[in-house]
Amino acid sequence: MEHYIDKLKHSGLKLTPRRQAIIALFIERKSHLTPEKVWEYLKKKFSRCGLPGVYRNLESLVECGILTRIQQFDSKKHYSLCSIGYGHDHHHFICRKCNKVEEVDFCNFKVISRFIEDNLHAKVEAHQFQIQGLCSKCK
Amino acid sequence: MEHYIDKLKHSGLKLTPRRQAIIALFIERKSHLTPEKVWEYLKKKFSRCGLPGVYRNLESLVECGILTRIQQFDSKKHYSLCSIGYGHDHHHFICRKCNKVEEVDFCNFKVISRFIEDNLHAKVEAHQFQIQGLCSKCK
DNA sequence: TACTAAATAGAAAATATTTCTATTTAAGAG
DNA sequence: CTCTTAAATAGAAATATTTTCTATTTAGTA
Repeated sequence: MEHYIDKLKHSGLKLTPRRQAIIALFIERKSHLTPEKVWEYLKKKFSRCGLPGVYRNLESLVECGILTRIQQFDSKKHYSLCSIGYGHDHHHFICRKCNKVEEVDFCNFKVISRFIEDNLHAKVEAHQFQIQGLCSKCK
Repeated sequence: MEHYIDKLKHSGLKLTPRRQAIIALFIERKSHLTPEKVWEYLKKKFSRCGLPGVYRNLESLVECGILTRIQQFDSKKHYSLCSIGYGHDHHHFICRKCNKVEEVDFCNFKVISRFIEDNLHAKVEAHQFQIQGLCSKCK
Protein backbone atom coordinates (compact mmCIF):
# COMPACT_ATOMS: atom_id res chain seq x y z
CA MET A 1 0.00 0.00 0.00
CA GLU A 2 2.82 2.36 0.90
CA HIS A 3 4.28 1.66 -2.48
CA TYR A 4 1.13 2.87 -4.20
CA ILE A 5 0.83 5.96 -2.03
CA ASP A 6 4.36 6.87 -3.03
CA LYS A 7 3.43 6.50 -6.68
CA LEU A 8 0.42 8.77 -6.21
CA LYS A 9 2.39 11.51 -4.47
CA HIS A 10 5.21 11.19 -6.92
CA SER A 11 2.77 12.03 -9.70
CA GLY A 12 1.46 15.05 -7.86
CA LEU A 13 -1.89 13.40 -7.26
CA LYS A 14 -3.65 13.87 -3.98
CA LEU A 15 -4.14 11.02 -1.59
CA THR A 16 -7.88 11.09 -1.15
CA PRO A 17 -9.99 8.62 0.82
CA ARG A 18 -11.62 7.66 -2.48
CA ARG A 19 -8.33 6.75 -4.06
CA GLN A 20 -7.12 4.86 -1.05
CA ALA A 21 -10.32 2.85 -1.07
CA ILE A 22 -9.97 2.10 -4.77
CA ILE A 23 -6.40 0.91 -4.38
CA ALA A 24 -7.34 -1.18 -1.35
CA LEU A 25 -10.15 -2.75 -3.34
CA PHE A 26 -7.85 -3.79 -6.15
CA ILE A 27 -5.30 -5.17 -3.69
CA GLU A 28 -8.00 -7.17 -1.96
CA ARG A 29 -9.73 -8.51 -5.04
CA LYS A 30 -6.66 -9.24 -7.14
CA SER A 31 -8.92 -9.18 -10.18
CA HIS A 32 -9.72 -6.75 -12.91
CA LEU A 33 -12.75 -4.56 -12.27
CA THR A 34 -15.04 -2.31 -14.28
CA PRO A 35 -15.85 1.27 -13.22
CA GLU A 36 -19.32 0.02 -12.31
CA LYS A 37 -17.96 -2.70 -10.01
CA VAL A 38 -15.67 -0.21 -8.31
CA TRP A 39 -18.60 2.13 -7.86
CA GLU A 40 -20.74 -0.60 -6.28
CA TYR A 41 -18.02 -1.11 -3.71
CA LEU A 42 -17.42 2.58 -3.06
CA LYS A 43 -21.10 3.27 -2.52
CA LYS A 44 -20.99 0.98 0.47
CA LYS A 45 -18.13 2.92 2.02
CA PHE A 46 -19.09 6.47 1.08
CA SER A 47 -22.58 7.82 1.40
CA ARG A 48 -22.08 10.29 -1.42
CA CYS A 49 -20.30 8.84 -4.38
CA GLY A 50 -20.58 9.50 -8.07
CA LEU A 51 -19.77 7.25 -10.99
CA PRO A 52 -18.07 10.05 -12.95
CA GLY A 53 -15.62 10.37 -10.09
CA VAL A 54 -14.86 6.69 -10.32
CA TYR A 55 -14.09 7.01 -14.02
CA ARG A 56 -11.80 9.93 -13.38
CA ASN A 57 -9.99 8.23 -10.55
CA LEU A 58 -9.43 5.06 -12.48
CA GLU A 59 -7.91 7.02 -15.33
CA SER A 60 -5.66 9.02 -13.06
CA LEU A 61 -4.52 5.86 -11.35
CA VAL A 62 -3.59 4.50 -14.76
CA GLU A 63 -1.64 7.62 -15.55
CA CYS A 64 0.40 7.43 -12.39
CA GLY A 65 1.17 3.79 -13.00
CA ILE A 66 -0.87 2.12 -10.29
CA LEU A 67 -3.51 0.59 -12.53
CA THR A 68 -3.50 -0.65 -16.06
CA ARG A 69 -6.30 -1.14 -18.52
CA ILE A 70 -7.19 -4.73 -19.16
CA GLN A 71 -8.73 -5.67 -22.45
CA GLN A 72 -11.92 -7.65 -22.36
CA PHE A 73 -14.35 -7.96 -25.20
CA ASP A 74 -17.50 -6.85 -23.46
CA SER A 75 -17.88 -3.12 -24.19
CA LYS A 76 -16.80 -2.19 -20.71
CA LYS A 77 -13.63 -0.76 -19.36
CA HIS A 78 -11.55 -3.01 -17.18
CA TYR A 79 -8.72 -2.11 -14.86
CA SER A 80 -6.29 -3.96 -12.69
CA LEU A 81 -3.25 -3.27 -10.56
CA CYS A 82 -0.05 -3.23 -12.51
CA SER A 83 3.50 -2.70 -11.38
CA ILE A 84 4.83 -2.12 -14.86
CA GLY A 85 3.26 1.24 -15.46
CA TYR A 86 1.69 3.38 -18.09
CA GLY A 87 3.24 3.39 -21.54
CA HIS A 88 5.26 0.31 -20.89
CA ASP A 89 4.73 -3.18 -22.14
CA HIS A 90 2.18 -5.21 -20.30
CA HIS A 91 2.08 -8.90 -19.75
CA HIS A 92 -0.84 -10.29 -17.86
CA PHE A 93 -2.27 -13.62 -17.13
CA ILE A 94 -6.00 -13.39 -16.59
CA CYS A 95 -8.10 -16.14 -15.07
CA ARG A 96 -11.31 -16.52 -17.02
CA LYS A 97 -13.11 -17.85 -13.98
CA CYS A 98 -12.19 -15.56 -11.09
CA ASN A 99 -10.77 -12.69 -13.20
CA LYS A 100 -7.60 -12.68 -11.16
CA VAL A 101 -4.82 -10.83 -12.93
CA GLU A 102 -1.23 -11.92 -12.49
CA GLU A 103 1.75 -10.25 -13.98
CA VAL A 104 4.06 -12.27 -16.11
CA ASP A 105 7.64 -11.37 -15.49
CA PHE A 106 8.95 -12.81 -18.68
CA CYS A 107 9.05 -11.53 -22.18
CA ASN A 108 10.94 -12.52 -25.25
CA PHE A 109 9.53 -9.58 -27.07
CA LYS A 110 12.82 -8.52 -28.57
CA VAL A 111 12.81 -11.55 -30.82
CA ILE A 112 9.29 -10.86 -32.02
CA SER A 113 9.98 -7.17 -32.33
CA ARG A 114 12.98 -7.90 -34.50
CA PHE A 115 10.91 -10.28 -36.61
CA ILE A 116 8.27 -7.62 -37.17
CA GLU A 117 10.73 -4.89 -38.01
CA ASP A 118 12.48 -7.15 -40.48
CA ASN A 119 9.39 -8.60 -42.09
CA LEU A 120 6.83 -5.81 -42.01
CA HIS A 121 9.40 -3.02 -42.15
CA ALA A 122 7.45 -1.34 -39.41
CA LYS A 123 8.52 0.56 -36.34
CA VAL A 124 7.48 -1.21 -33.17
CA GLU A 125 6.57 1.09 -30.30
CA ALA A 126 4.60 -0.89 -27.76
CA HIS A 127 2.93 -4.17 -27.21
CA GLN A 128 0.40 -5.81 -24.99
CA PHE A 129 0.39 -9.42 -24.25
CA GLN A 130 -2.57 -11.00 -22.58
CA ILE A 131 -2.85 -14.62 -21.64
CA GLN A 132 -6.11 -16.20 -20.62
CA GLY A 133 -6.66 -19.41 -18.78
CA LEU A 134 -7.38 -20.77 -15.35
CA CYS A 135 -5.36 -19.71 -12.35
CA SER A 136 -3.85 -22.18 -9.91
CA LYS A 137 -6.96 -22.09 -7.71
CA CYS A 138 -9.56 -22.29 -10.46
CA LYS A 139 -8.08 -24.97 -12.63
CA MET B 1 -12.76 -12.78 -51.45
CA GLU B 2 -13.66 -16.33 -52.51
CA HIS B 3 -11.84 -17.51 -49.45
CA TYR B 4 -14.11 -15.46 -47.21
CA ILE B 5 -17.26 -16.55 -48.98
CA ASP B 6 -16.25 -20.14 -48.39
CA LYS B 7 -15.79 -19.42 -44.72
CA LEU B 8 -19.25 -17.86 -44.54
CA LYS B 9 -20.97 -20.76 -46.23
CA HIS B 10 -19.01 -23.26 -44.24
CA SER B 11 -20.46 -21.74 -41.10
CA GLY B 12 -24.01 -21.91 -42.44
CA LEU B 13 -24.22 -18.15 -42.73
CA LYS B 14 -25.93 -16.61 -45.70
CA LEU B 15 -24.05 -14.64 -48.27
CA THR B 16 -25.93 -11.37 -48.16
CA PRO B 17 -25.08 -8.16 -50.02
CA ARG B 18 -24.50 -6.53 -46.65
CA ARG B 19 -21.93 -9.09 -45.62
CA GLN B 20 -20.17 -9.00 -48.95
CA ALA B 21 -19.92 -5.25 -48.68
CA ILE B 22 -18.55 -5.45 -45.16
CA ILE B 23 -15.90 -7.97 -46.15
CA ALA B 24 -14.97 -5.91 -49.21
CA LEU B 25 -14.65 -2.85 -47.01
CA PHE B 26 -12.23 -4.55 -44.67
CA ILE B 27 -10.21 -5.92 -47.59
CA GLU B 28 -9.98 -2.47 -49.10
CA ARG B 29 -9.19 -0.53 -45.94
CA LYS B 30 -6.77 -3.03 -44.40
CA SER B 31 -7.44 -1.31 -41.07
CA HIS B 32 -9.51 -2.01 -38.05
CA LEU B 33 -12.93 -0.40 -38.00
CA THR B 34 -15.64 0.35 -35.48
CA PRO B 35 -19.30 -0.58 -36.06
CA GLU B 36 -19.97 3.10 -36.58
CA LYS B 37 -17.33 3.41 -39.30
CA VAL B 38 -18.68 0.34 -41.07
CA TRP B 39 -22.16 1.80 -40.87
CA GLU B 40 -21.03 5.11 -42.39
CA TYR B 41 -19.71 3.17 -45.36
CA LEU B 42 -22.74 0.93 -45.73
CA LYS B 43 -25.14 3.84 -45.66
CA LYS B 44 -23.55 5.07 -48.85
CA LYS B 45 -24.13 1.77 -50.57
CA PHE B 46 -27.53 0.81 -49.20
CA SER B 47 -30.38 3.23 -48.88
CA ARG B 48 -31.85 1.40 -45.94
CA CYS B 49 -29.32 0.29 -43.42
CA GLY B 50 -29.45 -0.08 -39.66
CA LEU B 51 -26.69 0.09 -37.13
CA PRO B 52 -28.01 -2.88 -35.16
CA GLY B 53 -27.57 -4.97 -38.29
CA VAL B 54 -23.97 -3.86 -38.53
CA TYR B 55 -23.33 -4.95 -34.95
CA ARG B 56 -24.90 -8.32 -35.64
CA ASN B 57 -23.00 -8.85 -38.86
CA LEU B 58 -19.68 -7.94 -37.33
CA GLU B 59 -20.24 -10.43 -34.56
CA SER B 60 -21.27 -13.20 -36.92
CA LEU B 61 -18.24 -12.53 -39.07
CA VAL B 62 -16.10 -12.94 -35.98
CA GLU B 63 -17.78 -16.21 -35.16
CA CYS B 64 -17.15 -17.67 -38.59
CA GLY B 65 -13.51 -16.62 -38.46
CA ILE B 66 -13.45 -13.82 -40.99
CA LEU B 67 -13.01 -10.95 -38.57
CA THR B 68 -11.37 -10.64 -35.21
CA ARG B 69 -11.88 -8.16 -32.44
CA ILE B 70 -9.10 -5.68 -32.04
CA GLN B 71 -8.50 -4.13 -28.66
CA GLN B 72 -8.27 -0.39 -28.47
CA PHE B 73 -8.73 1.66 -25.35
CA ASP B 74 -11.44 3.99 -26.50
CA SER B 75 -14.72 2.41 -25.35
CA LYS B 76 -15.61 1.32 -28.85
CA LYS B 77 -15.58 -2.04 -30.53
CA HIS B 78 -12.96 -2.59 -33.19
CA TYR B 79 -12.76 -5.30 -35.79
CA SER B 80 -10.34 -6.34 -38.46
CA LEU B 81 -9.85 -9.15 -40.93
CA CYS B 82 -8.06 -12.10 -39.47
CA SER B 83 -7.00 -15.33 -41.04
CA ILE B 84 -6.33 -17.05 -37.76
CA GLY B 85 -9.90 -17.38 -36.60
CA TYR B 86 -12.09 -17.25 -33.56
CA GLY B 87 -10.86 -18.85 -30.38
CA HIS B 88 -7.33 -19.08 -31.65
CA ASP B 89 -4.34 -17.02 -30.74
CA HIS B 90 -4.05 -13.67 -32.35
CA HIS B 91 -0.97 -11.73 -33.25
CA HIS B 92 -1.45 -8.37 -34.80
CA PHE B 93 0.63 -5.41 -35.61
CA ILE B 94 -1.44 -2.25 -35.59
CA CYS B 95 -0.30 1.03 -37.02
CA ARG B 96 -1.20 3.83 -34.65
CA LYS B 97 -1.38 6.32 -37.50
CA CYS B 98 -3.35 4.64 -40.29
CA ASN B 99 -4.83 1.81 -38.18
CA LYS B 100 -3.64 -0.78 -40.63
CA VAL B 101 -3.65 -4.25 -39.13
CA GLU B 102 -1.06 -6.77 -40.19
CA GLU B 103 -0.85 -10.31 -39.00
CA VAL B 104 2.33 -11.47 -37.45
CA ASP B 105 3.19 -14.97 -38.51
CA PHE B 106 5.57 -15.63 -35.71
CA CYS B 107 5.04 -16.68 -32.17
CA ASN B 108 7.25 -18.08 -29.52
CA PHE B 109 4.32 -18.49 -27.26
CA LYS B 110 5.21 -22.01 -26.19
CA VAL B 111 8.17 -20.70 -24.24
CA ILE B 112 6.06 -18.10 -22.48
CA SER B 113 3.25 -20.55 -21.95
CA ARG B 114 5.63 -22.97 -20.33
CA PHE B 115 7.01 -20.20 -18.16
CA ILE B 116 3.53 -19.28 -16.97
CA GLU B 117 2.46 -22.82 -16.28
CA ASP B 118 5.63 -23.46 -14.29
CA ASN B 119 5.63 -20.21 -12.37
CA LEU B 120 1.99 -19.37 -11.80
CA HIS B 121 0.81 -22.99 -11.82
CA ALA B 122 -1.98 -21.89 -14.10
CA LYS B 123 -3.57 -23.46 -17.12
CA VAL B 124 -3.01 -21.39 -20.24
CA GLU B 125 -5.85 -21.46 -22.72
CA ALA B 126 -5.47 -18.56 -25.10
CA HIS B 127 -3.52 -15.44 -25.66
CA GLN B 128 -3.65 -12.23 -27.62
CA PHE B 129 -0.62 -10.40 -28.66
CA GLN B 130 -0.93 -6.90 -30.00
CA ILE B 131 1.92 -4.80 -31.20
CA GLN B 132 1.59 -1.09 -31.87
CA GLY B 133 3.79 1.13 -33.88
CA LEU B 134 4.10 2.69 -37.29
CA CYS B 135 3.70 0.65 -40.43
CA SER B 136 6.17 0.76 -43.29
CA LYS B 137 4.29 3.58 -44.99
CA CYS B 138 3.63 5.73 -41.93
CA LYS B 139 7.00 5.60 -40.27
C1' DT C 1 -5.16 28.33 10.13
C1' DA C 2 -5.67 30.06 5.40
C1' DC C 3 -4.96 29.36 0.66
C1' DT C 4 -5.12 27.07 -3.78
C1' DA C 5 -5.28 23.66 -7.02
C1' DA C 6 -7.23 19.36 -7.31
C1' DA C 7 -11.01 16.30 -6.39
C1' DT C 8 -15.71 15.65 -5.72
C1' DA C 9 -21.06 14.88 -6.46
C1' DG C 10 -24.76 15.00 -9.13
C1' DA C 11 -27.26 16.34 -13.06
C1' DA C 12 -27.26 16.17 -17.70
C1' DA C 13 -25.63 15.11 -22.11
C1' DA C 14 -23.41 12.31 -25.25
C1' DT C 15 -22.09 8.02 -26.93
C1' DA C 16 -22.36 3.14 -27.70
C1' DT C 17 -24.73 -1.17 -27.70
C1' DT C 18 -28.64 -4.36 -27.38
C1' DT C 19 -33.36 -5.86 -27.68
C1' DC C 20 -37.57 -6.24 -29.99
C1' DT C 21 -41.00 -6.91 -33.73
C1' DA C 22 -42.51 -6.97 -38.21
C1' DT C 23 -40.80 -7.45 -42.81
C1' DT C 24 -37.71 -9.04 -46.33
C1' DT C 25 -34.46 -12.15 -48.42
C1' DA C 26 -31.01 -16.03 -49.47
C1' DA C 27 -30.65 -20.56 -50.52
C1' DG C 28 -32.16 -25.12 -50.90
C1' DA C 29 -36.12 -28.30 -52.30
C1' DG C 30 -39.24 -29.52 -55.55
C1' DC D 1 -38.27 -21.28 -62.04
C1' DT D 2 -41.29 -21.14 -57.91
C1' DC D 3 -42.11 -22.27 -53.16
C1' DT D 4 -40.68 -22.64 -48.51
C1' DT D 5 -38.27 -21.64 -44.45
C1' DA D 6 -34.88 -20.14 -41.55
C1' DA D 7 -31.94 -16.42 -41.38
C1' DA D 8 -31.17 -11.58 -42.03
C1' DT D 9 -32.94 -7.11 -42.09
C1' DA D 10 -34.65 -2.12 -40.68
C1' DG D 11 -36.09 0.85 -37.52
C1' DA D 12 -37.81 2.07 -33.15
C1' DA D 13 -36.95 1.80 -28.58
C1' DA D 14 -34.59 0.57 -24.58
C1' DT D 15 -30.51 0.00 -22.13
C1' DA D 16 -25.84 0.61 -20.92
C1' DT D 17 -21.71 3.13 -20.77
C1' DT D 18 -18.95 7.12 -20.72
C1' DT D 19 -18.14 12.09 -20.68
C1' DT D 20 -19.03 16.89 -19.77
C1' DC D 21 -20.32 20.51 -16.88
C1' DT D 22 -20.84 23.42 -12.70
C1' DA D 23 -20.85 24.31 -8.04
C1' DT D 24 -18.96 22.63 -3.84
C1' DT D 25 -15.62 20.41 -0.97
C1' DT D 26 -11.08 18.87 0.36
C1' DA D 27 -5.91 17.60 0.57
C1' DG D 28 -1.66 19.44 0.91
C1' DT D 29 1.14 23.23 1.69
C1' DA D 30 2.65 27.78 3.31
